[in-house]
Amino acid sequence: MPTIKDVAKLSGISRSTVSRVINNHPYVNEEKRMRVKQAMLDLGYVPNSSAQRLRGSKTKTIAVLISRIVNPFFSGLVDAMDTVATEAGYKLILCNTRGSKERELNYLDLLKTKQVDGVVFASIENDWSDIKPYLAYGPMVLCNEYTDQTDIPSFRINHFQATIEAVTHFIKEGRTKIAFCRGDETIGSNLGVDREKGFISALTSHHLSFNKQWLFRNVSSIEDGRNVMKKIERMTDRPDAIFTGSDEVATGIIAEAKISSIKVPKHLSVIGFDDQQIAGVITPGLTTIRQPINKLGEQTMQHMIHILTNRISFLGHTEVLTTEFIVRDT
Amino acid sequence: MPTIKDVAKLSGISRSTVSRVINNHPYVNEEKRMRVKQAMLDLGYVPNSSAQRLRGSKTKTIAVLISRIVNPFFSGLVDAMDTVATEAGYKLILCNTRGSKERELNYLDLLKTKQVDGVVFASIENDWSDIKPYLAYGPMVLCNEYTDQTDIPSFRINHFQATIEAVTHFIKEGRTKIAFCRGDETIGSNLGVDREKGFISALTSHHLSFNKQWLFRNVSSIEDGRNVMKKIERMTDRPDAIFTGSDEVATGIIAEAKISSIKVPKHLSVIGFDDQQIAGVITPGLTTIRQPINKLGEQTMQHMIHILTNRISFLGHTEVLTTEFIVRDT
DNA sequence: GTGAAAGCGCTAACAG
DNA sequence: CTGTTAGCGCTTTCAC
Repeated sequence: MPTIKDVAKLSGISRSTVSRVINNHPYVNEEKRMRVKQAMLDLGYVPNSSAQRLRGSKTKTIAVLISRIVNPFFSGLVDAMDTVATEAGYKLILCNTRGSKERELNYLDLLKTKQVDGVVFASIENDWSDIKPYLAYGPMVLCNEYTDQTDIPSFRINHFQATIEAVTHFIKEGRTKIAFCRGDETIGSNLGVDREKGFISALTSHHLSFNKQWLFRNVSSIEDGRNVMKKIERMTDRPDAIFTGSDEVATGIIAEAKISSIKVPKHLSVIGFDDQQIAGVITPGLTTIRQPINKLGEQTMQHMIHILTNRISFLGHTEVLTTEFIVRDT
Repeated sequence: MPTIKDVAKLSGISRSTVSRVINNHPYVNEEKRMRVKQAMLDLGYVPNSSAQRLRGSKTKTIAVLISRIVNPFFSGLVDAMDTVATEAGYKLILCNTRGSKERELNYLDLLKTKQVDGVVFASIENDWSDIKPYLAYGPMVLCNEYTDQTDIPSFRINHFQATIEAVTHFIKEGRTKIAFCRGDETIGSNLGVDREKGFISALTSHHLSFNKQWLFRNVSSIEDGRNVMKKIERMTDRPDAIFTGSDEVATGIIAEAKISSIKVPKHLSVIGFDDQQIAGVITPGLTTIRQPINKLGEQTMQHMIHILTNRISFLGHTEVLTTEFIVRDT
């Protein structure tokens, strides 16, 4: 591997000037610049990024924390982030925490050891007080998740409002026995809490009460949805509508309903969350809340890059994007 | 940020010994080891990875090239690879080439500039002759894709055989007018070529000929599938079966069929590829070829890590995993 | 404009 | 077992 020294030797020009050429420094004689470039080409020289990092301590790399990439919500988010990052010359390190606090902390060490310039949280596992100390090592931005324990930048939708809208839709359709699914309990985040608040709020304002039996915890996959449906089938007092919290869960419920006596939407009305591709292709078509996934990912990454480019130590910012209620058949 | 020097000073022990402690070197006095560890804790010391890289030149990072992470086939693959990589202490850089040769080459530069220890190709855009030179900078492994221009390690299924199986199934069901979809044309890969060969081979051995009108090129998304269906609807001589090459395309065809006069499977039989989750939840259930995505990803990454761990400069290996034909309703 | 020289933080001989 | 020392490849003052 040729080094800057070899280029200097071959071109007969000092290392410092070669370095200037590499970094597009303005004050370099045009003729020498050419000679250096030619030497680099002849040798197949590429600057060693570890050395550059050691000197300058910027990595042009960003860590993106998600719970799991197979979840289409996250892969959509990552895809959008990647587009913006690549455009700006940044690379992404994929951090699948898989719901583990420990793994999340390990990934945060990337910031500490200067392997990434910043961290984007699209999912969050630890309590904010455990994450906060890492802010000393570099910037962080929240996407989708949020917490009121800090004013760290965050890009998200209003989960409280979106849930009210969905539940109100059920009520307007004449449903009164409404079930509710929530995902994994996460300490550091308000997302689940807000949805639950919205749910209760919508019920209350229509003088409906909530049957605790119809609360399903820790459901997030298609398989989980199938299991929810099996449980409902066994109930004597069954709900007539269900807020699923994700299109995957809704899909599982609908798929299971096909081999069950409970029919969707006749006996059970279903609302998903996200408006994934699957919502539009299953039968019956899934009514759902569309999140602007692309915008969410893009704006988050733009903000992170803005912070990094301008070396801003802290820039609070909260962006609440709007959702769209998509009515289909369920 | 504290450095190794600070730790040495605080503990009153030399830098080399501190370094030995960091690297779990065997011959260090237990008492000193403790003193060093305490000092590291007190200072909140973490080794600067850029410096470590510059010295040792290993990054514990692997680049994974895919065309796009939103494609569930790729996110499944990446998920499996990530599990193995994390286990072995490696990180993954996500490289969405989005079908661009240029971007692929840019990602390969990560190997040249020593930002990654190796590269896994799960999709491939450039001709092998353009990729080959990069082998000088580090190991590469192929997953799913393959080429006969080299004996680089590759983990894949037999696309030729799988396609024959699918087409033979159609023929046994009495279908004779069989259409064929292929994805993006990629120069460096045999995958598409082998499927096409398998298709022709199956037809020929049953004395069927192939109508060129029923060949669809560059189809890979749900949307593409819908368009294929629209085209079929306009034909006067319509196929009665279609090999789609992906569950996404098949899903698009089935969704579009619901608002069309052509019914699946009555008028048109459909076979997907991969056996994604979606195949089991749409109606009618999609008949498809199951690829062992997890195994594919895991074995590929295991092999890469094996090469890296043992500093093997070259280790050819071809693993052909078996597929499973899943018969549902279409 | 350009070169010499001083490190960035770490590891790995090499003596002791 | 442990400390001294010499760089890894690059950038950046600071003189000229």
